[in-house]
Amino acid sequence: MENIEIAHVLRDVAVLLEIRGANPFRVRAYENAARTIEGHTTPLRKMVDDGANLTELPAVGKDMASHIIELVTAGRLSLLDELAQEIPLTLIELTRLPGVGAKKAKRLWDELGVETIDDLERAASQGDIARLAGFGEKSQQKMLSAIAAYRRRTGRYRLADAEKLVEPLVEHLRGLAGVQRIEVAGSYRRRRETVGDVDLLVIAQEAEQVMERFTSYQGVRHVELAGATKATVVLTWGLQVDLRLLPPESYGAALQYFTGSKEHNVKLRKRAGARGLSISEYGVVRVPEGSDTVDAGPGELVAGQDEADVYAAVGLPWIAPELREDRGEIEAAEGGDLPELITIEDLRGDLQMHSTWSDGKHSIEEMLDGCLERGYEYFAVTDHSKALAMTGGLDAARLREQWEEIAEVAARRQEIRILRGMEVDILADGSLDLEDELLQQLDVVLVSVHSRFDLPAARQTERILRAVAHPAVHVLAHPTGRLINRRDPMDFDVEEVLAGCAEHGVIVEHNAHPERLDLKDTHLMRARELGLRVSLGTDAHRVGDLDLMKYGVDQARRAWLGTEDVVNTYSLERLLKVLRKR
DNA sequence: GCCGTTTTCGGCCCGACTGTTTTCAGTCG
Repeated sequence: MENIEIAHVLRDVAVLLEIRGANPFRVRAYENAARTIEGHTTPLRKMVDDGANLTELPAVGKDMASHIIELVTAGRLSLLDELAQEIPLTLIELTRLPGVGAKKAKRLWDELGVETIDDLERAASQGDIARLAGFGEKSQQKMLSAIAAYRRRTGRYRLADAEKLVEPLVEHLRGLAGVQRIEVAGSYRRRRETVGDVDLLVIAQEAEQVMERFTSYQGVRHVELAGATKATVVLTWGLQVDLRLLPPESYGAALQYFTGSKEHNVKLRKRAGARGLSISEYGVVRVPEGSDTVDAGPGELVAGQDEADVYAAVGLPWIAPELREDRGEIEAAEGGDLPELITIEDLRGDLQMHSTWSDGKHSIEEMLDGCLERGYEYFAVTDHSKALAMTGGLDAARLREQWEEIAEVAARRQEIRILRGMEVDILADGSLDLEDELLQQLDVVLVSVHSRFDLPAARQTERILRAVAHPAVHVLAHPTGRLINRRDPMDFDVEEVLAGCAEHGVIVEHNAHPERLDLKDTHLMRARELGLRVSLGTDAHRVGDLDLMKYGVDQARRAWLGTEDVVNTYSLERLLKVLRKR
């Protein structure tokens, strides 16, 4: 069982305890433990195997430790089973609807017998919800639209979540002698923000052994099919993984084929057709003279072993998987205009992170050490402003105190430059949650929306436009406010806001946190077209989160961004010049 | 349920918004 699964179980327990009316701090203890575990890089199953002391992990005490051990060794948690005796597990899903928490879920169940989202939809359509004391017509309508939104996004997994399940599986297979190559294709390889199912491609000597090792993997919930060259298994949460064994001579063609996207491949095949060639997952074949169908049997094999050869066969350079969406990449490849994409090594700093001054878990100096380890030349401390009370957001007085600490740390640690920043809340009317006098003294001012996500589109647009027009603002952070698979983006005119940023020279953030990835790739592409600069920020709340940068880089690559587009690839000197220009 | 230390229990992120009320509970960030 992987860390992310353990965390998931503990979160389920938290919800059930809350429904049961448990002490709220007990509930939070489970949530806190889940957060720790999810962000922990060493697999807990390894720690358990090694007999490590789990209570040394933050938020993990005696009880959590024994829960973890039980989950790792038995694959289940008796506490969860007990709770499930009392409360239908499906209520957990109910609480994922915005506006429905534990209390309401319990009442809906107690008073209307609602156990599932389907039940709730039925009750709401019949008007049963509005009749309940404390509920009304509006609540009922909100629930219906929440259900509709929820339905729109099920079935896909956030890339980072899928990765946490798939990477250990790939490692498991790699451990087998005779496995020569193994690669994940599909949208996973294209680094899409979410993936449906996962395609594994393998070259190996002993087919049977590979299949056996795959289907008997500890994370497999059940085996869908297991043939000689193809097997399908289902992991936790229904994530489906297909494995294909391939002969070396067609590995490149298969990699190309299964990486997709479908649209990209269609265009590529059309191009092949025009050249008397045919591309399939087995290779590129010259169509025999006089043959009128494209798949008219065996022709001369022109390419197949390497992916680059497949592209070369149709007169193109290799195209990075992140670009393969038929968004102009084939045309660009033809004209020699493929962008030089940003890589993780290009980054020289991180422009959004939090410290213990607000809701971060590590001190400024600890974050500094983390940034040094990642080879950065600079980083911005961007704690929250006071409007975000729950995070301990800073008011003017505390911000000044923070500056003293920054100055003190900076004086001692001159190997890296600390930028004095803040993530300032955009208030409902578009004004900023910090006095101008202080804004002007910051090296980098991020602004972002954390409240009133539901304003009518026109007002929301106006609100954000007003904020980016403020002369002290440098960066519009996580512009749409979406949380992937959890909260839809705010309703506003993205195009107008991007235009506003362009007008005022405001940088747009691409928030690298895998739950946000905000702006999303297509909006990021648009930003680039408009000549906007982009800042990649992890929004780290602990040192380990600094590694989330790779997800930001993935999406930046999908948006065709290169180093010129991304300000935190610039030298410190150049970055400061850009920031001062505002 | 965890943490810290004050070795035995008290504190644990808090304020605003919403829809329903008519003074507030629930939810959210």
